Amino acid sequence: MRAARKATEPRKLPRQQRSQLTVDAITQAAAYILVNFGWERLTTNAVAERAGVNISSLYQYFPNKEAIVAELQRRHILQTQSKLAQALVQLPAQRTLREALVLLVQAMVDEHRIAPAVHRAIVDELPRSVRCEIDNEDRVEQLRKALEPYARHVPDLRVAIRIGLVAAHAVIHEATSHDPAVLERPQFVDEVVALLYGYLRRPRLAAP
Amino acid sequence: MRAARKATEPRKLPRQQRSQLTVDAITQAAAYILVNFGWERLTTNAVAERAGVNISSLYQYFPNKEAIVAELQRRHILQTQSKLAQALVQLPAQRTLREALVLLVQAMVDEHRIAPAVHRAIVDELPRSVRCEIDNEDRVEQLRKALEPYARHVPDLRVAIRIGLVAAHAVIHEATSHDPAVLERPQFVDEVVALLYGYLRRPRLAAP
Amino acid sequence: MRAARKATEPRKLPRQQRSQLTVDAITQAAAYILVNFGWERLTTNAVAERAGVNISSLYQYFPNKEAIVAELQRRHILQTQSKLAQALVQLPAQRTLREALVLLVQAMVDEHRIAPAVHRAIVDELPRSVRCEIDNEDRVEQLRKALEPYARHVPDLRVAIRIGLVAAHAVIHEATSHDPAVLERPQFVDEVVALLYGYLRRPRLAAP
Amino acid sequence: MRAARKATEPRKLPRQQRSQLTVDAITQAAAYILVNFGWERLTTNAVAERAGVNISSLYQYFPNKEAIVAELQRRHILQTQSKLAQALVQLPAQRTLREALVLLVQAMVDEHRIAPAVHRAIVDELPRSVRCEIDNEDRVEQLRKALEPYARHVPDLRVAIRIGLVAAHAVIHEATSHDPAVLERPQFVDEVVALLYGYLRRPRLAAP
DNA sequence: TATGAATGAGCGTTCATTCAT
DNA sequence: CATGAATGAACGCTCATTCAT
Repeated sequence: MRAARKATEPRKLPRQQRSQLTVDAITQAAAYILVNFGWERLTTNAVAERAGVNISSLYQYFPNKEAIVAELQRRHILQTQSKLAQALVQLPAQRTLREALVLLVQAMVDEHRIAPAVHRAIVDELPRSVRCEIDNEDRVEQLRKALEPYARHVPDLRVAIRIGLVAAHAVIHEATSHDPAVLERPQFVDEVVALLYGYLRRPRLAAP
Repeated sequence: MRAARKATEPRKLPRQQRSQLTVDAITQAAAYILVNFGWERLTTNAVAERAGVNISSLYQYFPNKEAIVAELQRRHILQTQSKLAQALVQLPAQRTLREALVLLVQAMVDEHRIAPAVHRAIVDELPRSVRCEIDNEDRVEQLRKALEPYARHVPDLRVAIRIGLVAAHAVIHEATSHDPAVLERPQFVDEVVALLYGYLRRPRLAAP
Repeated sequence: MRAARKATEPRKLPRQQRSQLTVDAITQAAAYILVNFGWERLTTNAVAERAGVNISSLYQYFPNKEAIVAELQRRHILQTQSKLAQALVQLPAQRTLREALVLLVQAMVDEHRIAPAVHRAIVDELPRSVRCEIDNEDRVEQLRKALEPYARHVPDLRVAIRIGLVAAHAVIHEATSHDPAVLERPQFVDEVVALLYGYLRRPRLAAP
Repeated sequence: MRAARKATEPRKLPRQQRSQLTVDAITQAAAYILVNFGWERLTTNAVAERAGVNISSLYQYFPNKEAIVAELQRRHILQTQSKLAQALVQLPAQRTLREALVLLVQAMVDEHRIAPAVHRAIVDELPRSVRCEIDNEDRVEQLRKALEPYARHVPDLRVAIRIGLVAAHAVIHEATSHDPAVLERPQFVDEVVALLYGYLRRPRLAAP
């Protein structure tokens, strides 16, 4: 029933350097407008104008409006993903659950410090139909393996990890949106860690 | 820099039963379109057509498009709020933290079972500029008072409650969006309770 | 090619006193809106609202929007006409051309002092298609008779009177629009009289 | 209290010949509709349709409806102004007041012969809020200097010139509207000259 | 390849007027 | 009669996208 998602493959890859600049200008212009004026005012004409390129040039590199924000999201993800991936690699080397969680949470927070405004705009402004959801299952599996030794009394760890990720992300994202300065404070990381720590190393349920 | 929020006061109240039906038809049509096609395709013409009323009738009761979804949200909140309010009243009577949390989480889950699709649409589809954010501070304060006795080693309980609410809501909302059936399973409530329980009754931080 | 002028006969005569009040309220509301917001914003709904009557009541007394302003103009003309008519009666009694002209011009000026804003609105705001043009020919004939003795070297007095009326009216109207206070100054009347006096009692054209 | 005047700057200038044609077609279509159907029926859709261009093309060059008639007036004034300017230059060379006035009045009449229908439409149909008023003060000053030698018994020449201009314009305009053929007759110019001549070279006021 | 010009489809909104109670 | 409710027809304007140099 929902409108079919549009094809968002870039129309052609920019080969020459000049073209690369054009594409950059377009995505940056789109980011600017999205952040400052929202999705509703992100029109292709406005993007082209702000980017200083002709509207027809824009359509030479992007088949439609959605493709522009798809590219924007792709770039944003590329920029941010690495933090968490790096942390995942270092994870097995940690000695305690708490250390592991600190590493993870810090990575997630760092992610959000890169371009908080763009991040917020992507999450809050884009309608679902154009938002790229990241497939998390690989990560979930990696985390499950790494955290298994520490998890106690957790009936289904995979589920718990998904829940933990959602919760942690929501808290960090909320902070980013409302008061990005909070991300800099170490207590903030501590709180998120506390949330996850208690959840994974949970006490045995008292018998009824 | 963002566009100013539009006035969303209803233009005039329906007095006769006939017009009450009209207004109902409009909000329901809006809900239907929002749920099934998203904000982008929620046009006043489409709403009027689906509601089976003339576009001008729509504008007799709503000054603009935003006002329609404002009303929709108002009605949804009205339907929804009571669950949690009720739970808050019963809260002090609970004997243990776990009991208290079960009560709370169950209420939040129940909230989401009322009209999960509408709820999802409101949260996920509406651009921030038209979304009614609920002021939570009263609730936060109530919760703080009720949960104070149980909270251990929590440096700032008010902050912790805000974080807990965000986390719980995100988890429940995510479940609602992706698989509403999950809300029916008691294990789901248990998991969310576990998340909050461990967070509030957290172990003392080990000395470094 | 122009749109046919609409019928503007009042739909039914208000018999009862209450109805008379309704009609008054409507014309006054129309005048208010016309003066303060212009013809473009003179909508029947706005008139009804300002008049405090139901839109359907309005349509019981007026067949359409044009009829309202027609009535407004009729009333305005009724109020103002008398001044000039009175002057025309007194005209033959004047001894000199100048005295006659002073009488006339003063009457025209007085006309404009009655409701200058309404007058301006009627003349400046109403599109030609709804403006009631007054038929002047009777007046022209009366004036011709009265002024004949004084007119010298005027090839066609009837034409001259028409021209004089147009000129005098334009000057007075311009003053009314831009600076109504000017109407109060006796020098203003003198100037208009001078304009007409020189025109009617013109010197013989020098032979070529 | 009145609605603010809208911005009427053209949105972008046509660079290629093709678009120059488009803009011309638009203004001409607007003139046609204004002349034949009036301001009320001058809708942007109608203009675009008559011009044979897409409504969006219209909006590429004009930000709104008002801007179209602003351009129309600008063009009309450009076409028209020169006549009087030319006359003003030749004015000091005239030997007599009558010669000077003939020159002036003839120029004003010529002005009205250029596009009498458009002229009438602009003056009579446009609501005040979209009409470009020409600033006359420069002209008034020029005329004052040129006519000073001839003016007798005129208490305030500047005022007299303003009054004379208003009167002459009204008479010529009235003729243009009701019977443009009149403009061709030399007697018409003579009459208007007579009006002004007697006013400026007025006899001394008889002592009372 | 890049640019200026063009456009179909549609959106939010208003208004004069009529219907039904 | 008076009122609340309803409505068809349009209007001003925008936007994603394509055409033509």
